[in-house]
Amino acid sequence: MFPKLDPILHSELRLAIMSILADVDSAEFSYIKKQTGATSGNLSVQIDKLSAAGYISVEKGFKGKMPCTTCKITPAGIEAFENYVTALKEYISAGK
Amino acid sequence: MFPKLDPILHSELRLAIMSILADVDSAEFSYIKKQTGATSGNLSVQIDKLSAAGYISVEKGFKGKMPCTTCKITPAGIEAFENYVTALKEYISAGK
DNA sequence: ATATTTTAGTTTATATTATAAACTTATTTA
DNA sequence: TAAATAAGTTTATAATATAAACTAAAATAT
Repeated sequence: MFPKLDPILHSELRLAIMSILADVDSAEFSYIKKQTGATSGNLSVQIDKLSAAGYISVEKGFKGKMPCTTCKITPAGIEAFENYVTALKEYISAGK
Repeated sequence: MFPKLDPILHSELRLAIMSILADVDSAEFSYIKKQTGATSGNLSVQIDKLSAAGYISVEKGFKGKMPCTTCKITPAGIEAFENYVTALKEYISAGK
């Protein structure tokens, strides 16, 4: 039987965000925006969802005088990401 | 940059259907239903979408006297599935 | 000095999607 | 022959993703 895929992670943009955050200590909103090519609005919404799920922590501060939002993956986020990858492999390991 | 994920395949149930069909010559509606645990309605809709995309072919016949729908992955479906898996790996290879 | 553009986002509206519930039609079985 | 099961389809609803519109402040140009 196919395992359930975490709906928070089974989303193109949220998965991209998590993928970025899994590789760095932390990343700024504008960096993630550039890397993913997402619009600000979409990114803002999806960051909120990941944050609400406890998968990332979000800190709103300033960089000089400009506002600057910094995101960081949490231990729960790392675990969820790993579980998602494991589950997904059940689906995509077919055909070979 | 993250590659675009084929929206037809980036769906839990449709991906499960494709995963099953990638491994067998063909499969009946009821077999897919049992393997995926999906409801008939949902399965019917998603099979239609995969069929409309040209990723599977659907044959409606009879098994004895009962109607029997048989699904088969197409070459285009195999290719799309492979491309999806390749694209997805860009996302999930992070964190290690 | 003030008008314009850019940065850094948030909120809201829309369009799409997934999903299940309700329905159809025929077939076994009691 | 009445009830239950099989094999789906259609339709309605709820959730989702996405972009458009908006806010507010800072940097830059006039």
